[in-house]
Amino acid sequence: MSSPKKTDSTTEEKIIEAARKVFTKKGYAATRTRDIAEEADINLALLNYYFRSKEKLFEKIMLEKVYTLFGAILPVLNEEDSTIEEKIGKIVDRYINMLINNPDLPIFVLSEIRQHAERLGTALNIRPTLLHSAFARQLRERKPDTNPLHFIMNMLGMTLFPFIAHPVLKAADAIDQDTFRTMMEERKKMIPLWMEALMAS
Amino acid sequence: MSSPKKTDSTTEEKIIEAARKVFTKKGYAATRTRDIAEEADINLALLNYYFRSKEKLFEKIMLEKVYTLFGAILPVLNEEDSTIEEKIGKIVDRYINMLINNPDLPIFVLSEIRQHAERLGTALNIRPTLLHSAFARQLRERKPDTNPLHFIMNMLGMTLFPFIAHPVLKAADAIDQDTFRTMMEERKKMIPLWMEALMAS
DNA sequence: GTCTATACAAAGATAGAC
DNA sequence: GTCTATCTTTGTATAGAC
Repeated sequence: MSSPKKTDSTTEEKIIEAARKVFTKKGYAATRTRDIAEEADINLALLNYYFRSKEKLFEKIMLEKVYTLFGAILPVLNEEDSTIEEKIGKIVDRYINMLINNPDLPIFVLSEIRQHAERLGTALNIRPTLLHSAFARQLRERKPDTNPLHFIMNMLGMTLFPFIAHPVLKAADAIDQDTFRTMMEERKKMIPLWMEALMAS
Repeated sequence: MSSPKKTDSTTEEKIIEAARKVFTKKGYAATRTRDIAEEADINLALLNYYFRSKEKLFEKIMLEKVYTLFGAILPVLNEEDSTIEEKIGKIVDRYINMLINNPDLPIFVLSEIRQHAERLGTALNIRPTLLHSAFARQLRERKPDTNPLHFIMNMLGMTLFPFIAHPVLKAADAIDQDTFRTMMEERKKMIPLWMEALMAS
């Protein structure tokens, strides 16, 4: 903002970008700060100059990723002026688009959060949204005898699980990149229809 | 079999049992051999005496876990003499029962398999089963225009995803143990019904 | 088979020059 | 801000006594 010296990719940003890549791919424990330094093409000492420690750098990335993962759904669940169908469409579409570009995200967040649960703590308070969101209310109005959490689990399971299972399928040579991509494009259209079938049942 | 010296929990078995626990909880990279030795209540040197290295021990556990995870589904998919509905019922029931006792299993296998894909390689050949199993054939007969893989993803997503998401919900204090357990018991009954709704749609 | 002591390597972090 | 060199800790693995 003030100094003309700042360019698009400052050293700090280069490190963060490298950390994003390495941490999400290998996880916290398997990542060496030397990996990050090499990926960022900077000296290892600089990493500790800008961020105090591996831990601090990780927290920055992790928080960002958690917000990315939940940011795709929480605001939509709270929308007051859209229908159930519109919310489902938005969530599925956003998630699949985002995950095609960040396929490691769910498995990274969901597996790292166990180990570092304390540090993130109540950074995100999900509970009120899950049970008292506009989406939950609308579902209860439509089907009073149904638990909204089941419905949300079904929607997220159908949407996220393929990305979580993908590495296994790939390792077993059971699916190639193009087929997977095509399949996820199909699911963008199908999941909303399937969710309607579930609501109608 | 031969020697009366062998008891139920030999040193070797104590190490394996400890390794199961620590590896599945913390993952390969975050696990220290000292953790395992301590958990097994044995001397650290013994770990290297029985198994040559951390790596070798891990491979043993990992292979076992992979078989456990896939063993709950692959044989059922290949059954020739049961209906689609019976297969769904069996798979959902087996998985949920097993995962209530091994909640860390899916996230462990699915996240570790990326890092160690090569070593497992084609240990399991999933592809033929996914696409040419009795289950896939039956599905195609029932709904010729449907891709069986979508259907399987939906079933597994609904069944496994809650266990994968659980640590996050717990960390965010969004669900307690009893509620989760009750919810999964409900899903044992509901998922088969939901899958029928999807087939009918 | 089991232990103690220790070697050896890897990885995080810092000191100090420029 | 950036580098080289180095300290320190941690963690895997082994040697050798019992």
